[in-house]
Formats: sequence, C-alpha cells, structure tokens
Amino acid sequence: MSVTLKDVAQAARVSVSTASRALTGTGLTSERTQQRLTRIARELGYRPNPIARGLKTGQSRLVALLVHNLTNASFQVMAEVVQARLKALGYQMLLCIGGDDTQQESDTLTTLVDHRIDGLIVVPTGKNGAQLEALAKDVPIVCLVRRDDATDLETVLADDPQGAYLGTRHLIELGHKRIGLIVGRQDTTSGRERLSGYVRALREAGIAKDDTLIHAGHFVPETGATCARKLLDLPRPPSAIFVANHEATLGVLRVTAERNIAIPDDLSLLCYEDMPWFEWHRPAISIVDNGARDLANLAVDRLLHRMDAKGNGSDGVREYRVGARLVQRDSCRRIEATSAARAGKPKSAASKSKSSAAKPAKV
Amino acid sequence: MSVTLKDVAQAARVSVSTASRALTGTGLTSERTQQRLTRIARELGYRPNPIARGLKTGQSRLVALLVHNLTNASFQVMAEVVQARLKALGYQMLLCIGGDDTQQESDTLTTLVDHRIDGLIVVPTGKNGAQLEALAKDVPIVCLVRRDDATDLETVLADDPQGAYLGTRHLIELGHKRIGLIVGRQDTTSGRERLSGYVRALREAGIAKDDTLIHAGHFVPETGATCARKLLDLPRPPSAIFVANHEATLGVLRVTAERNIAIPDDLSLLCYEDMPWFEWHRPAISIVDNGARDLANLAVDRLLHRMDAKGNGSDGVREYRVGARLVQRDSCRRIEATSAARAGKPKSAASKSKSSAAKPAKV
DNA sequence: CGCTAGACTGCAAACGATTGCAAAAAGCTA
DNA sequence: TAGCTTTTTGCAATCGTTTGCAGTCTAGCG
Repeated sequence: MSVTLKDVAQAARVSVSTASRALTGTGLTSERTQQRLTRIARELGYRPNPIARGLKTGQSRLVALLVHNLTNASFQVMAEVVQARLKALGYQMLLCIGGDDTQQESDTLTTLVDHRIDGLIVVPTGKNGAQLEALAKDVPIVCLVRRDDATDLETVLADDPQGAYLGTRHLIELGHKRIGLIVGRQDTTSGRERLSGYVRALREAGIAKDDTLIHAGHFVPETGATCARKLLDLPRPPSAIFVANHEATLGVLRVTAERNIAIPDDLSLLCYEDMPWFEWHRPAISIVDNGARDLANLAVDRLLHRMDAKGNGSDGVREYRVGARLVQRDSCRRIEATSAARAGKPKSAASKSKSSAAKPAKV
Repeated sequence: MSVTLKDVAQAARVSVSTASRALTGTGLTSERTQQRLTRIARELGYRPNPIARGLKTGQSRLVALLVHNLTNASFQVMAEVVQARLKALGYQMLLCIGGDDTQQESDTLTTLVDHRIDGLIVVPTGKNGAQLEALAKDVPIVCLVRRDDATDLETVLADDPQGAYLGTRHLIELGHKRIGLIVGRQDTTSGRERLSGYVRALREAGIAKDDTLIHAGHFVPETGATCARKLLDLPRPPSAIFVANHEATLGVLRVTAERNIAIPDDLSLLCYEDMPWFEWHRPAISIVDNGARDLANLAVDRLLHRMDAKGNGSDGVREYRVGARLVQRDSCRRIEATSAARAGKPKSAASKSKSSAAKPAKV
C-alpha cells in the first residue's frame, strides 16, 4: 500500500539498514548517501510507519490527555493548548473523556498504556491513585488541575487559595462586607482551597466569617440556583456573591434574572473561571481567571521534561502552582458603607414577570 | 516489561501460535486449551500489544474524530457521543482539533493515516477534498456536519434547510412578518441552506423577502453584534430575529442588552443550535436544535458499517440528513398584527444605562 | 606497495503479534 | 489394527522498523 523503507532502499540500491540510518540521521552514514536517501525518500513520498517503529522502539509519539468532560470551558482551552504544543513537537494528542467515572477512567488508562503512549496528562478523579502510581513506572505522568492524594505524582495546580483570596479581597475593597460564597463540594481540593482563600481575605479585613453566607455544592447549575436563593432569602442578604464554582454561575444568574435583581447595582457578582460568553453578557461578568492556558502549558512543559529525562525527570518538585488573576469587568460595583442594606431588593416592582412562566417545549 | 504472548505460551507449555489462536478465538483450537489459555492469560495479566498486532494486521483500533475546535457546543456533544460509542466497541477515539485551518487539517490527516487509524469521522474544512478522497481509499471516512463538495464521501448532515424553515415558520405562526436573519457566510453549505429554508418559509406564507433583513457573516460574536445593530437601526426594524449562526448569538444578546430591548416583549429571538446556558438564560432562549447527538450517532453507525464492509461499505447513499427540531423556550412571543411596528423601541426610557460603560479590564 | 584505522555498509536478529502450511494427534470406519 | 478424515498443533514467515555486530571499503601512513 504505502511506500516502505524497503522500497526506498531498493530505489537507492542500498540495504534497509543503511536507509534507516540515513533517514533517522544517526550520523553513521556518509553525507552523500544521507542526502541521496532523503531525496529519494521524499520523491517516493516515504513516511515511516509509526506502528512498526513503535514496535521496535516501544514509543508511539502519542501523548494522552485525559479529562472529565469537554463541557467545562477550562478543559476546552487546555485541550487546545496541549494539542497545539504537542503537535509542534511531532506528537499526536489523544484526547480522552473519562467522565469523572472511576471505572471508565481506569479502563481508559489501561487502554492508553497498552497503546504505549509516550506520556500522559491526567485530571485525576482521585479514585485510581494506585493504578496511576503503577502506570507512572512505565509512562511519564503529570496530573493537572486536581491532585490525587493517594499518589505523589507531579501535579500542576491552579492556585485556588490565592485566586479565592484575590477575588474576595477585590469585593472587600469595593466596600462589600457581606459576601456570599458559593463553592464546590468540600471533599474536593479546590472546594476546600477556595473556601480557605475566602476566609483568609475576610480575616485579613477583620470581617467576621458568617456561615450562613457560605454554601458548598456540586458543580452543576442547579446548585447555583438553590444556593443563590438561600443567600438572597437571608434576612440580611449579601451585597455581593462570589461564585467560586464555575458551573453554578448559570443557576445564580437565572435566579437574579427571575427576581429582577440588577447586577451590579443591586448585587455584585464575581465568578471563578472564565466562560466564553462572560464577556459578552450584559453586564460583562468579572472573574477570577484560574489561568487555564498557563496550567496547560506548564503541564506540557513538565511532561516533556519527564519524557526527555527518561525515568528520573523528577526535579524534586511535586507540585506546581499557577497563579490566578482578577479580570475586572462590569459585574462588581463599589458600595457605600451605608447602602449595604439595600441589596437584594429589586429596584423596580416586579412588573414584567408575566412572560416568565416557561412554556413547555413542544417536540 | 509487560507480559507477552510468549510468556503465556510458555506458562501453558504450548507454542505461541496456539496461544494466539486460543486467545483470539479463531475456533481452531480445542475447547480445553482455549479455556486453559484464557485462564492462564488472565492470571498472568496478559494484554495483547496493540502495536504489534497492528503491525501485522494493519489495524489499530483507533478511530479519529477531527473537528475544528471544541468551543462549539455541538462539537462537544458530538465528541462525547462518538467517544462513548466507540469505547463500547473497544475502539479508542483520537480527538483531533484541526482549527479550521487547511494546512493543519492536512497535516493531521497525514499523521492519522500514518498511525493506521481504522476509521475517520471528519468535519471537513472543505479545502482538502483531494487529500480526503485519496485517504478514503485506505481508510473508511465519514464526513460530519459539513459536506466537502470536492469529494463524494459519505456525509452526515444536519437538515439545515428544514431547520431554518421550521424556525422561520414558527416565528411566522407567532404573527411575525418582519423577521431578521443572521446567517453564516454564503460560501458554506450550511449558510446557504439555512438561508434557503428561511426563504421558503417566507414564500409559503406569502411574505415578500426583504434583503435588508438578511445578513450573512462569519461565525463569531462580533458578527452577531454588527448585524443586530444594522437590523435594529432599520427604519422598520424586525419584530423577530432568527440567529441561524450559532456563535453570533452572543453578539446579538449584547446589543439587545445595551439598547435595553426586552426579549421577547420588544423582540423575539430564535437561535440555531443549542448552548448549555441557553436554557438558563432569562428569558430561556428558544432554539432550532440541529440534533448534534443524532448526527454523531449516525456518523458512528455509518462509519462502523463501512469498517465492517471492508472496502465497499457504500450503500449507494451519499448523504444522510438528520432532522432538526424546534425547542420552544421563552424568547419568542406572539405578536398582534397591529403592533408589529412597536418592535425595536425600548419599552421604557433608557434610565439605567449609566453602568453600561464598560470598565476596561485591569490586569 | 602493504598495512591499519576509521568510516560506511550490510546481514540478521529483534520487537510481539498473526497466519499459511504441514505435521502430529485424535477420531472414525472397516 | 490399518487407513482415512478431521482436529489440533507447531514451525516459520511476515508486518516495517531499528540496531548490534561483522565485514568492506577508503584513506592515510610508513
């Protein structure tokens, strides 16, 4: 079917081994044959068969990226970054969707190693630590975004404590004293870390932590809606909400829209992680950017380092933190000390609620 | 490193070939040895090396999905569907991001074929027709979502004419007579087809086509904003806008927010293709669903069929159309014949525009 | 001119599976 | 038990590369 090394060798009237050496440039061939062979190879349209090569060398030029889903905007940009970087180096990215499902992750990992991937970047579910640890003996692995506490694999993380601190401080600097927090489940690292950053900012500012203002839950829009309602129904509702749980933002926005709460006039809103539509939304939504691009880039760097280092790529560092940064848009507003109590009350009487009753979708 | 067939054979005191036959179940071995060998293989933790197997068989159990990007929500669900389906069949999905870039697509295609993928589902850019055609000789290929007119590859398409017709008719049935259309570039199939569906619905309803209401442009939010402004600045602005260009929706929404135009009271809005946040938006945005799930499933079906059929999987059908359907949410409103002229004028004087001036984002 | 070192090259054995062919074993009939 | 068919097995080649080893060639030197 396709032209093989043998064909090239025949055309050049040399042995296969010479052809191989000339084309891979192992320097053991004369300048002349080397050039002649590259020319002939090009003319014949020869492209080495990675399978055959892989069989012999045990490498595949394949690097896998294993993420939970692709709905998460951060994963999207990470995938794109990783793909671009690897491609430039002649690797092909294998993007796998593990679905945050332990069994599936495990299966996928096995398949990947069977395929002799040269490296792996994984967002661990945290339940396959042992397996990951075992695989790490065969394949360079870097963990991304999440740490698997059962392993001591090299991990590239967002600086969630700092990000949450940054965001909370920003709101405090704008004069907010009652800041609602909607955060991820506390059995995840990021959930805990973001909470801790929030608490630290509060403490530094001398604001007492009020547990009624803090809600933790799953990474789904419904959570956002439920939490938002609870917050807004408080006797003294917050003047700002920090949604430190990406997917929950949708739910929060829906509730504010339903209740006709104007952002940022009636309520300041700050979110964690960007979504493409945040800056198109009116008001454009301010965020704490977790630095997905940087995370991905760093993960690739580290992985490549390990792959080069053949076995002992560890530089002793086990954990890398990528700084978060604040992106101010239009959803947070300065508040005067006195007007804090105004929050939560719609500025105009709800007069347009008529059309809110959702029509059931017809086929 | 890992346990090979040879190890299994040795442990069982048979030859490698027997082991191979027993484990692949070619039926040429006695029941007893077969069972004995599977047991031993399991005990030893044997897993066949796909690389070695691939070298011999020319197959890789790898199927590639080549899309433009992952930002597009439709591509996300397609990727997830394809992955799930293939996985169940023991294939590993290679998700590649071609970036709508001709050269990159071409490179990727080459790499994929080198890796001896067993099948390919591709959203063609439309510029590498010749290459695709050539590859199709080696690998089963199914095109998805877009047709490459330079080829006669089997293609699974959304029924864009029907979808656009459905959407437009829906608006007409709600009483709209002046319906703005924001559609993709007219050098893409979907752009043309959606326009044609729109035109047909108009014609059927006896409404004259008004070219000032039709805008075509790139698939980016900016386009949406520009087109929306043009439409709303018209002497007789439309009472409904059909955004038949996915990415443009963001831009349209921004403009309506800026101008304080209430949806659906002042303007009905209907979009093409779903986005996860559409149903969380207030008002929830009605859409024409292009059936991404169905598309992906059908593409997989067709691909598998071709892969099985070894060479002549063509059933004569060159093109499959997956029906679109209307999902009614809250962004379209019935309009009385008389009040059509009201559209475009904000119902209340712009009083809250103060905070609209975007603060420039600080680092 | 002969000899040796060094630079190139080719032979052949891997890598880990699959598979055609022929030999061995088993089952059957007479 | 011989003779035949039908399973079942093993040998060895093969897929397309890479690579250790040994052989060939050239050049340089005395």
